[in-house]
Amino acid sequence: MAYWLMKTEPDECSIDDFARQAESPICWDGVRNYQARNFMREMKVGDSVFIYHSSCKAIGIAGTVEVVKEAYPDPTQENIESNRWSAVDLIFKAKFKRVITLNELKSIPALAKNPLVQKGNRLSVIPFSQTEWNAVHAFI
DNA sequence: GCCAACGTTGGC
DNA sequence: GCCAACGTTGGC
Repeated sequence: MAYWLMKTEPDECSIDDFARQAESPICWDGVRNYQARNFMREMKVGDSVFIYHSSCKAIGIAGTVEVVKEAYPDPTQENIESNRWSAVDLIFKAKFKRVITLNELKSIPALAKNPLVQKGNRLSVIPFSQTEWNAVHAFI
């Protein structure tokens, strides 16, 4: 059982999109970064994932989803035979009453070393320790 | 819209 | 293997 955070632009795929179809999983594809891809390949069914909204009005963690299908060839890649890129399937778990903002996340001591709050970091799939996960939940 | 920071590409 | 040029990310 592991914990993760995944960034998304809510225009593309938001926590509301997950909530709208809470019974059916969403294919998380289109990741084109090796470090992020490698983390996706480590994901196991049942892992918990924060959904982080970036490049929008309310930047921050908006809710949680869960891994329901482990890494498989990303259907959106050019040459699917190469299996260069991976996708996972995720299903809705919870939408927070309000977004936990980036400023709030920066104020959480347990997150000080997390790439999410470090300047210039562009990693879109980030592993969370249980301590970090719990520290975020304590904010809700 | 701006721009700093970062990752990738490709010539050498 | 180096590194300049380029494209993208993402906060502001």
